[in-house]
Amino acid sequence: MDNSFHYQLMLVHALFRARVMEHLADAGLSPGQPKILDYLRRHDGSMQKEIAYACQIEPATMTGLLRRMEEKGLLTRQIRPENRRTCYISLTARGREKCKRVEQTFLALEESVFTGISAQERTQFQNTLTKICANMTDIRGLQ
Amino acid sequence: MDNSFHYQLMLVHALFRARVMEHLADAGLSPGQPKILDYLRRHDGSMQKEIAYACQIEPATMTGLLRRMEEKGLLTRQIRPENRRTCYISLTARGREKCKRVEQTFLALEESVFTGISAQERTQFQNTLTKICANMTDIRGLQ
DNA sequence: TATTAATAATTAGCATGCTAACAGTTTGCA
DNA sequence: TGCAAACTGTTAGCATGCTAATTATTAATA
Repeated sequence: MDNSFHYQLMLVHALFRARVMEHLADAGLSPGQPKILDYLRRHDGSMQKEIAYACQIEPATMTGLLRRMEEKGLLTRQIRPENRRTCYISLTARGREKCKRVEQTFLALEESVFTGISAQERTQFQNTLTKICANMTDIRGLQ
Repeated sequence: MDNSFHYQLMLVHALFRARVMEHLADAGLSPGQPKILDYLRRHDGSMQKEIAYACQIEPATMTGLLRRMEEKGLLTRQIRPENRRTCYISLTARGREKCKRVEQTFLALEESVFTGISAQERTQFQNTLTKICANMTDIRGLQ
């Protein structure tokens, strides 16, 4: 068993993603969609590039992702006359319904993930994770 | 800023992956290859399905990944007469060279990631992460 | 022994991720 | 004003991820 950070990060990410999709099996969502819905639940009406930055996904990847979600009736893409470059993304009623499912899924899985871990240990873990997030955003071409 | 586990997990994974590829920019490796090399460094001669399980990648995904790595001369895929279903994967000399680069990259990035985090806090973090890995492997279709 | 079941890898088809190159729009400045 | 630069999103082409179905081999069992 390898306890290195990079290996465990890869593992937890793959396992969590799989658990999310199991939990959402009957929701008719593909793997890239829950995170977008989760972001829009908190930031409805965002610009396309804001979602891309917040989720660390390339703008080119967002195009297809949002196109499929628009085709499914989960959201709308809107261009306003003030700035015809920018695309604003809003949830539809159907999209907001799916958001609830996604939120429940994330809440349920987060509880499962921390099973057998005390509140104090969990808080400490999440604090360190927040520091790591900040460190990762800073690192640029070390050495 | 969202401090939920699933959001930070997504973020750290995306950022770490990007940093790995920046660090390996001149190594001629594509994004899926470092983790395979890292596993083979520790488990040379594994069966194909062992790598898939250890890295939590579907066997069907491994096929193409290993084919491209074999074409690049990083490894060999060998079938033995004892069991003609099984495929054994071994690093070539060229593959072992790349492994060194990959190991250096992971070591350097892990240090950067824990910048400003004490040894005690880091140990605690990695212990909790190990517990989380175990929890995630256990969870199967909760609710 | 012959048939069935289980195992290991592959293929096909799709979604999602990337980079590089491009198009359209807006901004800034000569 | 007009041209260059910056900005936003898209397209094309590829790698990587999935599931479902298939092939080939081996094991199990009637």
